[in-house]
Order: sequence, then structure tokens, then C-alpha cells
Amino acid sequence: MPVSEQPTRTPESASRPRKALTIGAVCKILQSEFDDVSISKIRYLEDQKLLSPRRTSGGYRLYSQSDVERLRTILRLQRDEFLPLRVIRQELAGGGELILGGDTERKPTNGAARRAILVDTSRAHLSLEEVVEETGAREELIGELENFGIVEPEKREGKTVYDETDREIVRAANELSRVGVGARNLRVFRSSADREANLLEALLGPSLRSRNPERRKEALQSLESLAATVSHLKHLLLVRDLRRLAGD
Amino acid sequence: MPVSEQPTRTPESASRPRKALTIGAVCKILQSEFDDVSISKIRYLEDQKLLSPRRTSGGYRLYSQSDVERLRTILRLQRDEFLPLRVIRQELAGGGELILGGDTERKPTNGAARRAILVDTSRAHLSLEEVVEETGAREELIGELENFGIVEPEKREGKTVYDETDREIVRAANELSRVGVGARNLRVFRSSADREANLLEALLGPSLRSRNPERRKEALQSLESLAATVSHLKHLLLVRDLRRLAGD
DNA sequence: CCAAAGGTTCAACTGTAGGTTGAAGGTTTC
DNA sequence: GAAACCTTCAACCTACAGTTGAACCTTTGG
Repeated sequence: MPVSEQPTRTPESASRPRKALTIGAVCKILQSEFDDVSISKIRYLEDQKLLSPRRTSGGYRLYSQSDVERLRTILRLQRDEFLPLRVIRQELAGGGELILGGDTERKPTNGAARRAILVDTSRAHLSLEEVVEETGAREELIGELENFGIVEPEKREGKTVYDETDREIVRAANELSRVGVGARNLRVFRSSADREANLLEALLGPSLRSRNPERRKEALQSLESLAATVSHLKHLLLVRDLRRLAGD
Repeated sequence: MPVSEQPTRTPESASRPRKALTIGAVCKILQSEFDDVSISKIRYLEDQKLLSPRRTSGGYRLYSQSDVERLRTILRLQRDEFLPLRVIRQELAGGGELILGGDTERKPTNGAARRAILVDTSRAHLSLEEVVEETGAREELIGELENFGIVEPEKREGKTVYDETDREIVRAANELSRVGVGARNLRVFRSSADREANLLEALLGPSLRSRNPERRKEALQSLESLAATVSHLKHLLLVRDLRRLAGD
């Protein structure tokens, strides 16, 4: 029998903080697993905001065990799943949504939802009847959602049309309504989303309004990954509150 | 009553041996579904051996129904699964075995491995130093997060210990801090999370306080899935706001 | 204390994927 | 017979994912 390989991590004592590694050491470790890893590549990934190791006072990068784990994940997603770095960045930022969330089964969206968020691809706009048909929500509910500003469909030549985001909102709201969370309760979410958007806008606004298209694009991109992180954070806070209320 | 619109394809009836289409017609058809399709792109895909339509005696390309279907698949794999053409070509050549079987030796990974990697970090409670090591956050930041009630570690026998959720919060906050969102800005998220938790608690509270432990556990679970839905909804609302801010 | 080994940034460069454009010309359809 | 549509081919373009080199700094071990 082949000796089972002895990975650097010991399965049980995973909590061992262990020594932080320099970039060369990390590179050497991962070389057996990924033949295309290199020091310059690791630096490049950091430049692309996929990693951010601590630094020594002298500026040397120091990779913790979890940094290495994250890097391993990045390299695997790239090599085996063919994901572009932009997508990997999002998946890692939104960690909870796609990876931890445990809704890998519930969500039918797993493949399609990976699409970029702010770049509105599917341009399809549906009518009210079609939305009812697609989401299974009562028409009345949709009306309420509009009244409370939860969905804000476009008016187009006298007709009201709903885009993909509107429809997803309707689906989520419908699910909540089945357990007794009515549309009026959702206003709370709406206003906090507004506040949060303003916060982010205040931060990135200047670059977003920049006339330099390169700068604008960059800002838009970081806005996307920021949104994912913020959402993840909010989710964590909510879950924690709920655990407490539950008397955990 | 608005007339329900009549899509170009008839759902079940008629015209089995449908007419073969020229490249322009195919392009027009797919444009509603894929906004980046173009005549030159379709030709390019053929050049890359992903398609091979019949030709008229004069050299015009003629696309059968199944050619169109194949093209649709190609575009979908490219857009939604981010597969490079080289891989799509192979998958299609392999007669769909790879698509359906998902085998490929090296990518048996789809959901399971992802979860494993990120979940496996044990439920252990770590000390402050360990958290610093693991997350790469400055100790100062963690202190601020505690002051603002963003993380609320447990005190255990005089020592402060951080559980997995605390650590994830620190990670997310650290990422945000790098782009200028300081701990104090996060209070906004905290208070909205609190409000939302109260809302949900009011709804499911009774079962949560049940003395029957089974019932309690069940309620807790549906609460978590509710939280996931709520988080998703909030995310959508946020993204919509941001899109508006970015859009003009 | 000092040298060697290893690290840092930054700008410029490379290679490949995935197309687009334009010119010059042929085919179909009315 | 002309308008609309199609053909090829070569040149060009943009983005992504890095690599390379120069100039300089940090760590470590004898």
C-alpha cells in the first residue's frame, strides 16, 4: 500500500497557528500541487486583490496557514474549474453566499448566478403576467412590493416591465411571505440597503464619476467585490444575532 | 388584457424539418438570449472548430436546427460556466459524456470539495493572537470591532476567545478596512442586522422558546434558512442601489 | 559586521484568447 | 439589375494572466 501522503496540515490539530511563511516558502510548498505557481504569480494574485498577506515591518510578505489555504483554493478554482480571476475574487469575497451558505442545493442558480453582478447581462424584461408565471407570486404581493419601493420596475411605453433583479427580489419576497413576513416588513431592508449603498457611494463615488474610463472601470469592479463582502458581513451579523435570540 | 406575446419558436406544433437559416438569421435569433453574439463571432467559432454548418453551392453557411442548438450550448457554457473555447470543444467532441458525467478525473469537485475546504476550519475557539495570525487583521482593528459591538467574543475563564463566526466577521471587516471602510462605519450594518433579527424573532419566537428541544432545533434551522433568504434579498436590494449609482 | 540569500516595487514586456474591422468580391432575392 | 446578404483573408485590437529586469531593501548565518 502506498503510504498515505503526509500533507503539511495535520487534520485534527487544524487550529495550530503555525509559523507564517515567506513567499518563497509558500511557493515551494505549492509547487508539488500546482506546477504553474511562481513567486511572481503569487504577487500578481495579490495585486489583483485575491490575497492580502500580513507584512513584516520590513515589508516582507508573511503568509499564514489560512492564506496558504486560500491560495490553494484560488489555484484549484483556476486550474480545475477554469474560473477567471475576476470570478474567483467574487466567490471568495461572497464566501457565504456560494460556498458556505449550505444552499448549494436549494439554489438552482449555482452555475448561472456566478455571472457578474453589476454587469447586467440578461437584458430580458418581462411583463407582470410573465413575472407571476415565473415566480409563482401572487399579483397582489407584487403590487405591495411596488408600493413599498421594494421592487421598482421600469415603465416602458406605458407598460411596466421587470428585469432579472426585480424577479429575483420577487422570488425572495415570496418565499418570505410564505412564512409570514409581509411586504411591509421588508421596508426595513430597503432602507438599510439604501443607507449602505450611500456609504459605499461616498467612498468610491469620486472614482465612479471619474472621466478616466480605466479608473471608472476599476472602481466598478471593486464596488462589485465590495458589495459581496458587505453582504457577507451582514449575513454573518444577522446569523449571530439570531443565534443569540435563539439562546444558543 | 395584454396579448401574451408570441415567441418565434412554436412550442410544440408544426414545421418539423424547419428551414435552415443563414448566418444573419441565426444571429438575430440568438441576440435576445446572448447580447454578445455577432456574425463575426459565429464565424470565429467555426474557425475554431466548434461548428460546421452545411454550405450552399454558392458558399453560404446554412444552419440546421441542431446547429443552432449547439451554438446555443456553446454560448451558454461560455457565458455562464466561463469555460474557454478549447474546453467547450472537447466537451462537445466527447459526446456530452463529460458534461453529464462530470467525471474528468481531476474535477470531481463540484460542490463537495468547495464546502470541505472552507468549512473544515474547526469550530474551535481561538485566542486573540491566533485570530490575528489567521485573519491577518491588525490587533487594533479587532479592538475597534469589539468596541462597536461588531464582534462579541466570549470571555472564558478570564480569556477572550473567538469562534468561527467572529473570525469570519473579522476577515470581512479587514477586507473592508483595506478600502477605507473603518470599523465605525460598520455600526450601520450592526444596527440594521439587529432590527432585522428582531423582526424575525417576533415571527418565530414562540417556537424558539419552546421547551421541547427538538422543536427548538427545528425552529432554529428554519430560522437559518430564513436568514439566508433575507440576506439574499438584502444583497439584491443593495446591488440594485449600487447599479443605479454606478449607472449614470 | 558583512555577505549571500531572499525579498520589495515598478514599469515594460510577452503570449494567448477571443474576437473585430475592412477590403475586395461573390450570391440571392425581388 | 440593384439591394441585401454573404464569402475569405489578413490585419488589427483588447483583456487577461502573467514574466522580466533594474534598482534597491531585509533577514539570516557564520
